[in-house]
Amino acid sequence: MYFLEIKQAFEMDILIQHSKGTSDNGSTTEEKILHGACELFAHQGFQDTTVQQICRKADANIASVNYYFGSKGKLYIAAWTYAARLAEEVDGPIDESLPPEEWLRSVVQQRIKMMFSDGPGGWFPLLIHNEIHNQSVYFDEVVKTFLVRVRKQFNRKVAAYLGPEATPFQIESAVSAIMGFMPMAGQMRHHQKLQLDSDDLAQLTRQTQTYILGGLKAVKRLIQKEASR
Amino acid sequence: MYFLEIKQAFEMDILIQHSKGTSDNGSTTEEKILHGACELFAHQGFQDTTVQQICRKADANIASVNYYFGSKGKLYIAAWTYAARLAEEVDGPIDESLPPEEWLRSVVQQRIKMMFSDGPGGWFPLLIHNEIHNQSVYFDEVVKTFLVRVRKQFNRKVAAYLGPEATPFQIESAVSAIMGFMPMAGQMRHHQKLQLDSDDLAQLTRQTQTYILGGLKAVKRLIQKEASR
DNA sequence: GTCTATAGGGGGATAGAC
DNA sequence: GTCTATCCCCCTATAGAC
Repeated sequence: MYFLEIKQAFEMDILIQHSKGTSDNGSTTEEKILHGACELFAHQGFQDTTVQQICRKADANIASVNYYFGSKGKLYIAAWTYAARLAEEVDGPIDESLPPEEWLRSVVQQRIKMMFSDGPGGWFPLLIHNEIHNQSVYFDEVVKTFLVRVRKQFNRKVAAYLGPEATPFQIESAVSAIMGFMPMAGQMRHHQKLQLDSDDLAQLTRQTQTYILGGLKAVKRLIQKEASR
Repeated sequence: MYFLEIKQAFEMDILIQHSKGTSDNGSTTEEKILHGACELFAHQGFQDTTVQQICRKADANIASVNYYFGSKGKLYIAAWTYAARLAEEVDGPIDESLPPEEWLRSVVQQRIKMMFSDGPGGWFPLLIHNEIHNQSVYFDEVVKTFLVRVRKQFNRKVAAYLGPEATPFQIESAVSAIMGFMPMAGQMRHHQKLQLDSDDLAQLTRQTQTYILGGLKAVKRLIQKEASR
């Protein structure tokens, strides 16, 4: 039963998070700063995070950010790289050769898992979420380095699914609609104080997968109908 | 043909925007400040908008914001009320008695129209967009005053569509997924520099409607299947 | 009502002692 | 490497002249 598989994956994830321990702050001051900064940037974004907060969390002096990283901005970029590595540790890359539907299912499950994991594995999607909706001066750099590749993957998979009749604009629109589920998950995580257990997450995942694939299928029918006129 | 109807609605809208003229800044200093502030808050959010910018745009002195509105925060609240009124002028409230599918179609069309209109009619959804993704200290107040009602409307319509088997959590998840199209539209508006004409907007609207209703239908089937086990 | 000048706070960054 | 003290900039808000 597919639902049970998803649920078990979430339960497994909880175990892994605990065994790794979220207190893996690193030992040196530099590591502690990077780790703490990453968490703060992920939850508050670049602007709302101050150097003071970072140093307080890392038990370091106010001047150490500039000593080790040169500036708050360079630390921010370093945090992105760090978060991307952590996210890959929790959940490796998804098999590119999967057919579009399966690939989308996997991506949805992985992202929801990341989003709702309280651990460092969830920081990367949170960074993305914050940067997209509250652009810093590093937006272009960050998009080019970390996001373009993912977006292109989405485009390829959706294009393959929709068929050759779909125009680039239609593909773009569809991808945007699909990726809308990520802020959605972020919203549910942030504002609804409800604590979701692995059952809820499995259901949320299943429903989101169903919604996305159902929507996409309808769009495909629409495109084909219009093309055959 | 439904597609043509949508397209004509967009063309009409462009005419209306032009006839009203976006230079309706008001005459008194107070009105000019309110109008300019509203536009800036809509495009940049509360934090990133400074009193200096507002006064520059309104051709007013730096001290006049506090003279007329007491503080930047009170001006922000006033701007929300103002934007809500402007949005209603462009597009009156949607008929509550419509069946869920038609209601959702109308909402999608209206929101996309608002989002992509460069005029004051689009400021309200932009304010929402910014406040949700970059909360100010006025978040709770603004949500209570302007947003709770809309969210509840969505909940009712979606609950009616999904049927009595749907749990509150399932309804919430579905509504969140649906409302994800709004940030999506915001993204397309902001980052893709492409200028969309009324044809593009009509197509975007149609595709988004199809996507949402297709997704919702699939979710309904899923819920009914699970309930009948 | 409108203006200038300034207070008061907070942020990032750096010099220089240890 | 770590710390304190300080600089400089930008923000909001207000006092007081006109």
